[in-house]
Amino acid sequence: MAKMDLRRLRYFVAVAEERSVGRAAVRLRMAQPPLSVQIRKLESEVGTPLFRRGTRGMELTAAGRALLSRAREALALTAEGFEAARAVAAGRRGRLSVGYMFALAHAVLPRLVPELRRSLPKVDLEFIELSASTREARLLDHSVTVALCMPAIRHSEIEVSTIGKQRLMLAMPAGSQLARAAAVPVRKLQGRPLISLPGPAEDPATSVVTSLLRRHQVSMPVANRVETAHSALSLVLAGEGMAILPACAQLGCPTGVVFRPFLDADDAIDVAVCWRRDSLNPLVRNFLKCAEKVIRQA
Amino acid sequence: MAKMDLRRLRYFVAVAEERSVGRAAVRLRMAQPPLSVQIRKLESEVGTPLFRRGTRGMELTAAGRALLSRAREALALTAEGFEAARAVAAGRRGRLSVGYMFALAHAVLPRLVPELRRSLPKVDLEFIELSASTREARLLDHSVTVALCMPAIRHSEIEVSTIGKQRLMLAMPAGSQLARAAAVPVRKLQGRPLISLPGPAEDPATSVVTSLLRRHQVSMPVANRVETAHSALSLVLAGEGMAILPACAQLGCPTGVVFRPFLDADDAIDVAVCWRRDSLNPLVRNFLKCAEKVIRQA
DNA sequence: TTTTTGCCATACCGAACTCGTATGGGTGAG
DNA sequence: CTCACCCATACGAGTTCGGTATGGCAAAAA
Repeated sequence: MAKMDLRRLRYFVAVAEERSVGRAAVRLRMAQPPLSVQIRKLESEVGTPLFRRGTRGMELTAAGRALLSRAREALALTAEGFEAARAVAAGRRGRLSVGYMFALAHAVLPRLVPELRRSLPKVDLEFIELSASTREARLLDHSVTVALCMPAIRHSEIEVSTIGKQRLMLAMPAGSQLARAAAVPVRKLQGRPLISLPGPAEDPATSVVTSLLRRHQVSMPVANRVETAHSALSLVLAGEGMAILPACAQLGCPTGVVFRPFLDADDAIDVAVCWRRDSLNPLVRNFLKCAEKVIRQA
Repeated sequence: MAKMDLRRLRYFVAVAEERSVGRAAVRLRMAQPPLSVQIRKLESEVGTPLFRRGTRGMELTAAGRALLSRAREALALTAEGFEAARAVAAGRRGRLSVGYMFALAHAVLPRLVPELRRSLPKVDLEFIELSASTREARLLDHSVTVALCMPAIRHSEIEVSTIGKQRLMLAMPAGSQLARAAAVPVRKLQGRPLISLPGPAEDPATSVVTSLLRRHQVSMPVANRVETAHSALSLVLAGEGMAILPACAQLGCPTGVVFRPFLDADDAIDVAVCWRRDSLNPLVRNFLKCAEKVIRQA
């Protein structure tokens, strides 16, 4: 009574559709007698005939019809369940929270998002903007699964994959005297106020900038510390000083601010995908593939 | 791979809910090792781990969660399918088209319908009014499953169960002289025009009336032939004549028409449930029970 | 550290189930 | 009347399942 074997249901559906035990047996690649037996067992299990036997085959009874639709659904559901489990395990399905730094929003997301949707259509994507000072915490407390960072996070619990580089450029008001030339010598920055991103000296986000300045023996007083490249650009526009930012930041940059490369330096900052080392979410790997693909073709 | 045994799914759900093979085994009334084996078989069948094994029990993986909800649905669906098949076979579920003659509409339906809905809540009911001349055909061509008739249909393919009787009464205009008395002697009908229901002389619908008149040696000229008691009452109201109708017809009767019993006759007409003899719809039996119950308490 | 405890995994055996082959039986068609 | 068709039954072989006994591992207790 409490058998409810799916095999029986599959047999039942086949017989119902073929309206014949013999034909159903062919379809199921088995002999006719055992199929006949299984159908009768199912009927005794349910407690009522499911077919009317005629000389020309079998025909469903009303009770059989009532069972048929549900049997089909149950079969489809378990098949779907298996497939869903496989898809989740393979990272083709699930939920993925992507954190990103603002500076990358215009440079990467417009190409990355369509690519993700295309290659992982069943994945539920969520995008969260991260600030420089909270990105680690957001990864560690699981509020994002992966983070697009610039530069990479350094943390023992966090794994990093560098997917590209962005050259440092100088951002300044459009009217600035330095903006007249196509490229700026580093030494011309001497003494000018700097809008700086946060973090300790060890933080590579700023240390790339400081090492660039140190190498050219240039010092810039820190006029402001801000959280995001966006804020930095606002302050540049306000005339508070200049900022040294990755090239991609100019894509979201307000009019009135111009970017110039350095004449005598091509320092670059890493763009990286970061995720918890203990994350067993297979989506991370697939996300990485997409991100690399997008960066490569850029 | 193509096993998809429901037993495994049942085991899986139990383990997932108990978060422990041991406890699930207790719930399933089986030993722990075989359950452990079945879970591993399921995992190898799906192709991916469904649980994370800790020292404190088992915990679902994301893939396991994806499977769990569908497994539950599939189990519920097959159980429901079995139950539905049983319900259909027992006549507690399905579709039932009930035909009825107009004269019974007010007398029987208001009590029958609630009773049907109460005792057969999952049955899909449909009510169709039948006219005297088509009721047989509607039964035979399956457009109704059962018919509430008065009198019973006589046909070799149709089975009949008499559930009550209705006394014949005289319907006449309210101002009629015969209406002054509480009861009417049959002989007073002599020569008055009769509004007659259809059918050949053999038709019991009319033969009950003709036999009543013949017994009292009274003859009434047939003024009109109509299809339903409703039409007969309209013509009575219009002064076309009188009608001899079952008592229940007065419930739907327009003001201006009055019913009187006969002083010296208590002829009655059968109320019956009729259905195709070859109908294997078990709902018929349950319908009959309801109908008898309703009539009995009337 | 060592012991104990709790839980899952493996091994093996007896029982149940399923499937295939062979065969019977009932019903229309030729 | 025979043939053809289809479903039902019988029986033996192989597979699978469940129970018992036991191993192994890790966290909690001593």
